[in-house]
Amino acid sequence: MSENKVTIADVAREAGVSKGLVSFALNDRPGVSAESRVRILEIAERLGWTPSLRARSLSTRRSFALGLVIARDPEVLGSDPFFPSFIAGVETVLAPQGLALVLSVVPDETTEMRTYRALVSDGRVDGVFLSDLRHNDPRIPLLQELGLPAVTLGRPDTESPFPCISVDDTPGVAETVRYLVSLGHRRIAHVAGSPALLHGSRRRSAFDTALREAGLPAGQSIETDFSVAAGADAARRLLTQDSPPTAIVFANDPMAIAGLGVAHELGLRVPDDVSITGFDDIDFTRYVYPALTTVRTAPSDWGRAAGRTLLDLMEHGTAPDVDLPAGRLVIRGSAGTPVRP
Amino acid sequence: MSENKVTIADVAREAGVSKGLVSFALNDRPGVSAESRVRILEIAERLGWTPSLRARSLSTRRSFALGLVIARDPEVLGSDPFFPSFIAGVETVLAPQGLALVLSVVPDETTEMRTYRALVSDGRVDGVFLSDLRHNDPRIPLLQELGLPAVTLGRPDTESPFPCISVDDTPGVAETVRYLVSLGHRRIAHVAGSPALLHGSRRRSAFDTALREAGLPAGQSIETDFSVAAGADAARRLLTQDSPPTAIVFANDPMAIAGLGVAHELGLRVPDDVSITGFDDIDFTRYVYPALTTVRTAPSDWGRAAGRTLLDLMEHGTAPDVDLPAGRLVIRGSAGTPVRP
DNA sequence: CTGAAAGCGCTTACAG
DNA sequence: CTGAAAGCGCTTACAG
Repeated sequence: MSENKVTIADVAREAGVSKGLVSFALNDRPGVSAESRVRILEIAERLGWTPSLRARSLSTRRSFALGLVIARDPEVLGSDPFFPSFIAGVETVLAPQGLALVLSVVPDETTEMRTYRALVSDGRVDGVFLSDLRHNDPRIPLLQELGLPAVTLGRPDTESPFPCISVDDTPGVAETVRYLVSLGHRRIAHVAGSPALLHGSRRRSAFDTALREAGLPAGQSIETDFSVAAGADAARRLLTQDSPPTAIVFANDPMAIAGLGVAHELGLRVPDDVSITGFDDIDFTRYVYPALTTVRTAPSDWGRAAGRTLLDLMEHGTAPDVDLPAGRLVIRGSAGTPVRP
Repeated sequence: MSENKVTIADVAREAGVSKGLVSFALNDRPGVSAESRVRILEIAERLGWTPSLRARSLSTRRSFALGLVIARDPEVLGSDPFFPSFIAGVETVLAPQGLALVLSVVPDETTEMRTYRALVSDGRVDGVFLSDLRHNDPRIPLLQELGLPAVTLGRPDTESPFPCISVDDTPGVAETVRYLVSLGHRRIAHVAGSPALLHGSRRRSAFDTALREAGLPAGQSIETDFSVAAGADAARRLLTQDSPPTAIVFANDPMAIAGLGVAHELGLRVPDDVSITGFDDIDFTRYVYPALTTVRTAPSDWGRAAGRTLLDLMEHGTAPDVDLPAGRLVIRGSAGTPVRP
């Protein structure tokens, strides 16, 4: 129990001033003479005083913590390094401010909504990061109703009072498709992410648009839940057809890696028989065989930007949206010229 | 700001009793007549009263939150689904108790130690989960000095006042080696994890022991930091030797998957030319090619057990150690009979 | 069984 | 610029 034994009262007594004045001095507020301020700070330092977060929380009605609630299927969560990187990025901005991150991992949407309510009813957090945006996302009106500041990771498809950090996935998908077309591919399929998630459906429509712009007929798309298992299933379906695609654009890397496995299992050579591309450039991509051609994104940059924006919002009541640079295609060995176009 | 508008004082006024009595009733403490209790609870319910965590925190000196600080390299963190699963397991026991999880991801050990100090000096958490145990782990004496309750994930190699949740990795490694030997392998190598981490060095000595028990000469071991990149490097070194091993036992799955990639890249067939095994049975293992033979562990069980034990400890001041069942070998296609033993 | 009061450790008007 | 006091919303001895 080495928790703050020394309180503001001790400092006040030692300095011969009131607790109020000490508080003012410590919080750098005007109305304290320079010499008093210096003396008070000195005494606080000497006494080893550190503020009681609990007392400050009670009187200021703030919790000095930010929240993140993740409602992904554990399987999808585990195979995708987005959140670890994102969180590491967030922490770089929270830690210096003495703010903590409260994390919830919940199994379903009902629990998720309940969790947000509990978070504000308990006054656990001063703001939250909203990730994995969905169509007509019910969390946005909920948070608005709860009066909880938030920043959304991605641009919502509905009216939103919250600033957003977004990155356009379109250029990365378009670049991927153009690259495949330039290699000679004409039958290109897409293993899409969850259509309920904005980034899932946006990557998909980017794919459709890119094909059209290349003058190709619409390609096959298979919807998944972004999981490795679903990616493998989709790849199997696509590749065991009569006239299989010569290239598959996967909406994320874990599914693409599963696709690589399926191709090998079916005795297909990558990229000779089928080219495979991913999205995100997770660490695995460099070490599978052939190494995965994919689009690089930077989750920790999202984390940093989101953290800064949320702080901004809480401090000033408003904060500008942030557009992160679009991901670029990283060319490796998993895509190449089709042997039988 | 829909935070508790109604306070205990409102309930007391409405019930015509003192705040103290309300508090006693709400906390189910003796010394309140049955009828008073019922009436008070009813009124609280009707008024929509919910306790103020901040006020309770200040007066009880508890934070109603548990902490987890992770000091892994972001790369290793991202490719390993241990923490997502572990955290999901932890949450299943914290959430029903109204406890929150405070998560810190820190870049190095210095920051890590500072983070623990800040956590208790701020009174952020009532206890912590200590993961990735190291040799002579400095966090154990630190937490002891700070008086912070903790549970360790794994059995420390030093005196520890904290209960531990552990699982013996030895049977899994031994089973793996015996299996490989039964297939006819004689030159078996190990790509070990970080020697600084207990589970890294324990898996390694289990490997050494297993070889010895099989009557085989000591095998090659290469130490890594558990990262995918290091796993790939190690595999490359092992497989490009004059007399390469016919089987490689990797200390975790991400490295094994990288090893699979390296083997393919070198033109080696798996398992004909080289057998590969992993550890943990992450989701990817089923979907790479060939599917990975590995040892199944259950991080979410760790999470549940750790959560329960930490609650126990905080409530009773003491809690028994928990031994989780050892992981079993899961046989898939990545290990087989060596073509040239 | 119940009430009145002090206390947790800060912040914040309000006077002067 | 400074002090004295009230308040944040609970819990907890202490009396009765």
